[in-house]
Amino acid sequence: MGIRDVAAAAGVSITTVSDALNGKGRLPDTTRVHVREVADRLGYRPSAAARTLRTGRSGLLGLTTTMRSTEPFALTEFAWFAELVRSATATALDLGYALVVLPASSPHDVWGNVALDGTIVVDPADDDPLVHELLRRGVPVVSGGHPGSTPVYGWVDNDHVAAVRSVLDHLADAGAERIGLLAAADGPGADKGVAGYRAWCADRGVPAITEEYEARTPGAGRAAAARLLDRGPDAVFGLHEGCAPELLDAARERALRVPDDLLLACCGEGADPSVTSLSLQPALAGAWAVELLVGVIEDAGAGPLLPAQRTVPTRLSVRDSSTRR
Amino acid sequence: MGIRDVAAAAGVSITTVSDALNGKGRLPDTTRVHVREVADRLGYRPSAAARTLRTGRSGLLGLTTTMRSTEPFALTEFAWFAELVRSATATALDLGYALVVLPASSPHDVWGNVALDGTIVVDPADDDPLVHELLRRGVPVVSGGHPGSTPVYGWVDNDHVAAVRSVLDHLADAGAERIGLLAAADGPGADKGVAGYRAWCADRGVPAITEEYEARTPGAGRAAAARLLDRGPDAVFGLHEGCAPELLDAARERALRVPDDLLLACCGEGADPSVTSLSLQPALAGAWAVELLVGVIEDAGAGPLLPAQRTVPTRLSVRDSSTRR
DNA sequence: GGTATGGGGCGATACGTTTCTTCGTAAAGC
DNA sequence: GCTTTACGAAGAAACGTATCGCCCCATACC
Repeated sequence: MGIRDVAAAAGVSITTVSDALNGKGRLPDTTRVHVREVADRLGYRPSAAARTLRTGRSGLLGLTTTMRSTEPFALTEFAWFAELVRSATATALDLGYALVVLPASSPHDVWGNVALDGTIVVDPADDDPLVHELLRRGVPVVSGGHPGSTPVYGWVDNDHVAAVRSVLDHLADAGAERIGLLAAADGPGADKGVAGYRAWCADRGVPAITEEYEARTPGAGRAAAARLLDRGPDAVFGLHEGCAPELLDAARERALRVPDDLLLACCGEGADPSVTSLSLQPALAGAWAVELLVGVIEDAGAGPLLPAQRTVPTRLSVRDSSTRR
Repeated sequence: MGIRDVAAAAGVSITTVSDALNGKGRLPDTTRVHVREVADRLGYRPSAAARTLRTGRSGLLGLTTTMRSTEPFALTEFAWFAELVRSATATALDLGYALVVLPASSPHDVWGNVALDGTIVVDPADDDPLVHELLRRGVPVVSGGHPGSTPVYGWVDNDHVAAVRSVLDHLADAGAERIGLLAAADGPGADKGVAGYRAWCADRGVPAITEEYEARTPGAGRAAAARLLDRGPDAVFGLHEGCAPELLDAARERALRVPDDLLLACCGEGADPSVTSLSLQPALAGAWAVELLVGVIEDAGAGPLLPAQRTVPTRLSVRDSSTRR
């Protein structure tokens, strides 16, 4: 039951059916109504594939994360990414698009089998080959996280340096004098965060106490947390999402009371309601990335081609773990 | 740069290019290699839209949840659903499909704009209109949760009754004699859970102590938890995901110590590591639903048309909250 | 009466594949 | 020498839609 059948049943031409259903052309309302009624009666639904082929628009957005690690969907485990995806999906639907989550690489050629109107690449590598391939195919790309030297149509990102400073300022205000930093070397925004920390320490003239680890290595976080606490800080900031348990455990093993002996702050959505946490607000990032992307798609050719950028604010939730009694 | 250009550049026909790239037809390897090389050099990528139009297969699976509540994506807030989606996405990709999450209804006609090879409907209503519409269009449907009288190709579901019994048995073993049940009236599987609870109580000859509430109403959970504890149970089981905080708060307000005065068990993934929790294993449900659906799609016409069913096991993690010291 | 004008509608083409059928040729069988 | 078989490749017809341009017929206008 294609458009042809509707045309036949309504006694008009294919053109007229198409125009009537899409609100185009010059047709009297009587014809429009008639055609719509016949189409409804037959239960006609236009073929998405044919429409996509003809118009070049699929109504689909891709969302991917290029893994620095080899294993696919490494980021999926993070609440940060999950929340970003959730928000991006909802926003895309609001704007009339559907969103499909794809791996940067796959044994099956999924990218080749899906027609995408645009793609969001989260945390792209520098000069990301996937991004280049997409741009070559004419697919607009917006990145989540600063794209480095990769040329994209726009991006959203946190101001990682300012975010780190806000946490450090808070800890200092609470009385901390030796603030340690626990960072995952390969986490998104880690380098910026560490740089911000060092700069802050330099500004204040205090020593930088950092321990880094490979987030992918099981147990590395625990070990690094232990090393960090052994260096005798009176406050610690965990830059990697969900590292609060590691730090709390390490503190407990050393009989350090939180917050009495050790102030604690951590990145993430604050799974533990007693730990001061810095949210990167992934929901905002996801929504804004979609908005940017859809803007690019629908302005195609018209708008300015300067990459649009939006800075996602962070939110510091102060809890018991960093509040001196 | 369509297939035509490749054919011209390689000095062969369109048919030959198609056959060479898709591994079909009878061609000598020399030709195959040559064509592939030329295609690579030109950076040719077949149009997904055209392929979909021609073959009728898009490589896309839909995933939706029909909301009993009016607001879209109500379930999205649940970790259960989020985990199911995550797992379904990964499994789909493993099998060469991409997955797109759609709302049951939307101001934009998203369903009409996406060509789906099949759809997973989570927690469908009885005689779900969306399911009927999909089946009418010839789109295979697999449901998450028992489909009731809706005719689908298959479904996955927990054995809610057995799951509830396992929790109740555990609480009874731990010494509980008056076990209360807190249930959200509109939660997935709630009716089955409550029925299982009543049956178990009847079997044992103990009174049923239940409180139900509307999960959508803010504060209703707190109130119901309070009512339940006021009825003096020595153990409670929260059927709704994430209701542990409500129960714990209510216990604290009444100076009931957990587990000394009150044993506590809850559904969910065990966000609180001290609370005994019953996981419905959404990751398994998502993966299996996709496997079932892909099986139906790829066996189209060949296999038996009896709906395939798989029961997802539950997992009870016993923690401090239900362990008598 | 001839010609602008404009509303109403249709024919035909293009989008880029996949695939069914056909065709020629060369080797093999009798 | 004539028919069968197999191989290598190509022609052309779909798939179902959107849309450009054209045609026809009234009515109105000079």
